[in-house]
Amino acid sequence: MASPLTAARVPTRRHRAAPVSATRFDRRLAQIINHATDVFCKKGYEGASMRDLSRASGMSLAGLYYYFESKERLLFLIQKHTFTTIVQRLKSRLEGVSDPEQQIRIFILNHLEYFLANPASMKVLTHEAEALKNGFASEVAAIKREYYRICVSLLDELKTDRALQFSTRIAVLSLFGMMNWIYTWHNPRVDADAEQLASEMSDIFLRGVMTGTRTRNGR
Amino acid sequence: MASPLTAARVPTRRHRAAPVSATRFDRRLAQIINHATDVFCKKGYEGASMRDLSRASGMSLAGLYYYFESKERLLFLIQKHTFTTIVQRLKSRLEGVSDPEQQIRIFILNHLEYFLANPASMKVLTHEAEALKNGFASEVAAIKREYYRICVSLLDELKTDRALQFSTRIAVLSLFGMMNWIYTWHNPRVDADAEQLASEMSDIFLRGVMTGTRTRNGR
DNA sequence: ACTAGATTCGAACGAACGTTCGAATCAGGC
DNA sequence: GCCTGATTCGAACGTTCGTTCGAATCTAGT
Repeated sequence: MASPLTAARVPTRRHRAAPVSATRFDRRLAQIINHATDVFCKKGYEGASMRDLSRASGMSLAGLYYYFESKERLLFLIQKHTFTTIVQRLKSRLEGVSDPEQQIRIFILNHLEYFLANPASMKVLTHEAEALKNGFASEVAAIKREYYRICVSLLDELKTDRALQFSTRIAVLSLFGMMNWIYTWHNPRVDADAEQLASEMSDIFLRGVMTGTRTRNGR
Repeated sequence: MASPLTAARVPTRRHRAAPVSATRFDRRLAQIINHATDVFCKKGYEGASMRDLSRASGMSLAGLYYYFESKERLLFLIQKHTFTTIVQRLKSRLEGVSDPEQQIRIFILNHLEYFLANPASMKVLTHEAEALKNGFASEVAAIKREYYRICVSLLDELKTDRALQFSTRIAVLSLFGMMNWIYTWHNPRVDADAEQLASEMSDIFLRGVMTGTRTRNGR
């Protein structure tokens, strides 16, 4: 639970990982995960073969299985690490901010900054959301639910604070749609950077949600 | 080009389709396409096997190849038919409406109505957008570009009409994100119908895009 | 009832899939 | 320099993949 990369494999039942080699193991696994993320991004989870991953990471097909026990678990490691990181960063950024509008702007900025800094990871996270099964799926779903609920609570705060009227569920899911859809169109050579994009999307979303139905206490 | 389902196969080079059997052929192909859409929706394009499609449509594996020459072409037929239909309906609905705000509301309503009436088709269209290659891909991309440009022109009209200031590109793509993301969360037993959803999303989007920077001619 | 083309199918093709196994190689503490 | 466990690999496993082929079966016009 501490480091999302450990526990990838309890390096076989016979021998436990010496503390020195555990570092080495984790560093190598992280490299493999990075290469695998690119491949999953390019070809999709189902479309990417273990042989593709082998080629991309420069390790033999059999060698990969020393680091993770199945292709599905590799995808799980990618998604869990990505999602955990983005939630972590969000929480630390939200600390000390109390204005709900500012909090939502931070939420959007955090999401888009991470998205554009790690486009492959985020595409694999959003586009392959249904690829995992059973235990793997539910563990990622739990993180997603936490992330979703943070956004809901920020919006609910805004709603009561400014006496607004809108469906929180639809607003939150519309916002996620705006942000996550980015992976289908963003071109770093053409489009603005995260800060600019976050500002424009925040404007559209916040105006959209705050205008019109204000009844008291408006700014 | 007339009917998107014809030309699925020029029923072999040896014999041309008699006009009577052409109808039969098309009807059967349409059934297969419907079943295949459900399977692609549930398991993804890469994850669905021809044997899955055979089972779902009640036709033998070999029998399917009488109706289309490859799995990829089948996906192409689904995407082309879906996209063509939605563009067609949009155009007919836009006729005679000249107010840009009303036009955008119609655009959103048309999109969401078709989305919720044909969720499997629309999920296959949006989620498998990168699955096709070369010729297949570019033909669908052409329809997508037309659809995109219609939305751009509506927004540009609104922008000059009301002297607004925003990035059309980001606004359009944010709108598509809001709308297309629906396939990841909409639950017909919980969520509102298309009309209600379209109304709420239109409110968020239009307020978001119209508020604040209005300099003259405001309503 | 016969026929010719439209439609369907069982069986098989070679290729690619995810995964496993045992042996070879490596690295670090003695 | 040796030994032990950590790491890597070639080769192969059985399964499933998309597609093909020729024969069988339907269907409709005569």
